[in-house]
Amino acid sequence: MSGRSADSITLDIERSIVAGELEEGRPLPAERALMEQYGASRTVIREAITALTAKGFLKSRPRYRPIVCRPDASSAMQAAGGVIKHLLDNSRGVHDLYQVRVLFERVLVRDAATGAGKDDLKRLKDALDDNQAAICDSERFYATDVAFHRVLYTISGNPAYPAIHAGFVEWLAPQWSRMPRSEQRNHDNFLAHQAIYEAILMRDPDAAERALVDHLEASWEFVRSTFFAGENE
Amino acid sequence: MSGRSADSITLDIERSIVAGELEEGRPLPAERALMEQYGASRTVIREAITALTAKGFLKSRPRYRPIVCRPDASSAMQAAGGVIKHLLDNSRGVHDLYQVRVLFERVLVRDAATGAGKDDLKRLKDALDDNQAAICDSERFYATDVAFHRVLYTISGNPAYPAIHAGFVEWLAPQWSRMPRSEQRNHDNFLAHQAIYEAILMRDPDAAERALVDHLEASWEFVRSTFFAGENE
DNA sequence: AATGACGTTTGGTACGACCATATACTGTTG
DNA sequence: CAACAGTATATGGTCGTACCAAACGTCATT
Repeated sequence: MSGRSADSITLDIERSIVAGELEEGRPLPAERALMEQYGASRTVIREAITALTAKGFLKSRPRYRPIVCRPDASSAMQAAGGVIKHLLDNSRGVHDLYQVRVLFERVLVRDAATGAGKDDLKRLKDALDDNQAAICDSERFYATDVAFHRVLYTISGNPAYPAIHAGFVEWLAPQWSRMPRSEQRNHDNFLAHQAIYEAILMRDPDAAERALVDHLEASWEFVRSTFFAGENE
Repeated sequence: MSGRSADSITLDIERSIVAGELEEGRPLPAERALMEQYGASRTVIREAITALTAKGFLKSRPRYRPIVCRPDASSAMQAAGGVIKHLLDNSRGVHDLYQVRVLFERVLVRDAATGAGKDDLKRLKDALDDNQAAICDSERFYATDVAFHRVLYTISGNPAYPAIHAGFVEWLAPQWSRMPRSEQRNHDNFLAHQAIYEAILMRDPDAAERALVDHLEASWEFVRSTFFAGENE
């Protein structure tokens, strides 16, 4: 009824991918094969492939066969990312997104404080130690900083959380990863991480949340004054 | 350099849309016009349009000109939704997503308890009253239920929050909106909402969070036993 | 067995054609 | 003059063919 046969093909290939008929990581059949399989012209097949690529069900390099991608939380974040990155061209958009991150981590540290297991605490401590060891190397410090926060996203075991973390990191990277760094600032950040860790260790969710919020708000203020100094808030 | 001229056209149109050169809500220029503008064949133009549609920058009904859509938090959620709905075919996926929602609302009620203004409280009270008034009408009750929770997402003023709420509602609807309802259950849910509201009114974040978690976990348990009774958790 | 030349497959692009429908235009009619 | 019906045109959807260049597979040579 609604005129686009490409849509139904898109849907069917999508279904095949989720159903596992098209194996993840394998290349899609050749366009000319698909056009025989679906009895459609190459135009339509290519249109379906384009749509699936944009939707994140295929990864296609220019001259190669598209690779089948099983959808997971990570690809969902990536699909959203195509739009989200356009919302981040001003401080307002960046701050809105950053607030979401802060919101998220506030619960994560609270839950860590109340429910983290011994192994979780150890992973957190390890990440903290790595962070401390990298204070004098700003590039490595950024990586260990991200890694420390990532541990918080892994404690619950919900596979969506690490994917969400990856999204935050990627989307906020234009500002955070390119921020001027100094050993002094690294050290301050390490102390903030330590305060969070210790509050978690003391099983004090309120203190942990407070330490986290202080840390993230200071970080935002630094980014704001660095990149968005002129904009009206 | 990498072989696809459709990609650069996609990017350029995307840029035109965010830059406002293509007005939101207006139809895209005709394909044959674009092919002259970009000096490309219709094949390429159509491929770009397909990609932009899948990315959420255009809304195209079958026989009409595509409508330009400025990206916002809502379209970002929608882009993610195309993938997310495939993750919700088992209780595991639904629960993972539901957990994210719970996480989100836990902070929202805490913040409401500590920082909600008089007008926020009034909107919350109005929603609660609507909810109570609809106890005997299960269909309306579901709507007022959703509306009550939505108020929580509007208090901070962050435009991303209502969009996220809309995403949760849409993605979880297959289970929640089709749950068997009764006046008894509606009443129980209303009492839960009332408890949340009162804790917020008393400026007690811990109580508000507890009331919310109790409410949402009971709701999940009911959904789980209704739709996923056989699955192993 | 490693290597390099060669033909084949395949994705990227273009052109032209046809259909069906939405839209704009036009002439008729009340 | 306005409402309407009929017609012409614009436009999206689909198809087929053709060509190019890069990737791939094959096979003979070393």
